[in-house]
Amino acid sequence: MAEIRVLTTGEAAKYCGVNFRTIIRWIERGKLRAYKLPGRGDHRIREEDFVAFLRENDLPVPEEFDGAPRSVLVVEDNKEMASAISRVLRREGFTVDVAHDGFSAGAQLATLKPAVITLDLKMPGLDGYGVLRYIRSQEELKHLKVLVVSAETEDGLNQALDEGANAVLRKPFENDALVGAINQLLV
Amino acid sequence: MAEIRVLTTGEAAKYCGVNFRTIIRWIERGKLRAYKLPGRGDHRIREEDFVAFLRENDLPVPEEFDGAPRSVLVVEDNKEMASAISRVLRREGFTVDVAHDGFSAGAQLATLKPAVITLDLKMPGLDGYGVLRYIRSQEELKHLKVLVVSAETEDGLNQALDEGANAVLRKPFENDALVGAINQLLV
DNA sequence: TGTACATTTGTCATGTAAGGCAGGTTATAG
DNA sequence: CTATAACCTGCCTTACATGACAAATGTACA
Repeated sequence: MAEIRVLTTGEAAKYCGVNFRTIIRWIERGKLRAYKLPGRGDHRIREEDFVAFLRENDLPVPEEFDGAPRSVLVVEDNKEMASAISRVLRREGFTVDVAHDGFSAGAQLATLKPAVITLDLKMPGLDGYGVLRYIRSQEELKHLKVLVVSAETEDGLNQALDEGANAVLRKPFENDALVGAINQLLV
Repeated sequence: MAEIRVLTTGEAAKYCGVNFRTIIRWIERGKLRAYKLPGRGDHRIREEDFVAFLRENDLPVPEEFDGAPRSVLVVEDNKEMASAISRVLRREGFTVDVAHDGFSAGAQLATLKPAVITLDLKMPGLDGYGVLRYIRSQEELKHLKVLVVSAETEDGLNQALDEGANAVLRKPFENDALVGAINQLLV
C-alpha cells in the first residue's frame, strides 16, 4: 500500500473546496508548485508542496496530511500494561492516548486519527479480530498501522496478520522491541 | 478521501437570508470562521464552522447540514432485539444503524453522527454508564440524544438519567412507546 | 412617545478570480 | 483490449471582493 505522495488537480481541488480549473490557475501563476506529466500535461502536486502552499495561505490542512504523524492509540484493558506501554512510547516522543475498553477505542480511533494503534486481542467484550476486520474495511483508516500486542499463540498472531495487522508483538516483550516495532511501522 | 464541504459567502448568505456583504462582515469580525483563497481573497466557510456559527446564534440549521436529523444508532448486543428495534424505527422513516459491541458503537458514533442513540446499559464488556459519561463529556456530542433501553431496575434507570440520558425505556416495551420516545427526543 | 446617536445591514459600481461548458486526449480500471 | 473516468485547453459567464454611501435597526434618555 504505497502512501499517496502526489495529488492530481482534481484531488487538490476537493481539498480546497474549489474547482480544478482554479488549481491549475494557481499553478500557472506560480503560487502552487507542481510538475507536468509528458502525456496530456497532467499536473502532479507533491504532497509537501501542497501542504506548504496551504500553510502559506492559511488554508486548512486536511488531517490526513497534518494528522499527528507520531501519535499512538493504545488499546489495552490492563491498566498497568497500558501505562507501561504509554510510558515507554512517550519517552520516545510519541503522543499517546489510551483506550481501556472497546467503546472508547472506537470513539478515539475515529476522533484522534492516530498513526498507529497497539491492539490487545483479548479484551473483555471485544473481539480483536473483529476490530481488525472493521479497520481494514474502512477506507479512511487505510493508512492506520496496527500493531497487535498479545499473549496469543503463534497461530493466533498469524491469524491477526491475515486479518490485516501490520505487525505483531508477543507478550511479554522488551521495551526496545515495542519501540522498534512502532518505529518500523512509521517509516 | 475526505470530501470537504465548504460554502462560499453567497451560499451562506442565502442560507441565512442576508446579503453576502453581511456574511463577509461577520467573518471579518471573527464571528464566523472562514479562510481565504489566495487569488481574489474569496472566502470559503467549512460546513462545520458554519453549522457551529448557526447553532451559537440560534439561527435555524438547514436540514442538509444537520447531519442526519432522523438517524438513529442502535447499541444493542442482542441481535433479535436489535433487529426488532431497527425494524420498528425504519418503518417510521428513520435511518438506522446497529452496533453490536462497544467498539463499533464508539466508531459509528463518531463517524455517523446520528441524532439519537438507543443504548442498552448491560452489554458484555461495555459499561453503559461509562458510555453516558463519555458522551456527556464530549463537546461535539452535546446535541446527541440518548435513549437508554434496558431491563434495569428503577434505580438503575434513574442513575442513567443522572448520568445524562435524555430518556429511558424499560424492557420489555411496546413498539409505540419506543417510537414515541424517539420522536419526543427529536422535537 | 420622540429624538439623537451608534451600529448593523443593504445597495451600487467596478475589476477580476473562479466556475461552467465543449471538445479532444489519455490514464486507469475491469 | 475496451470502456470509463479524469484531465487539459480555450472561451465565456457567473459571482465575489471592495469601498463608499444609504437605509434600517437598536439604544439611551428625556
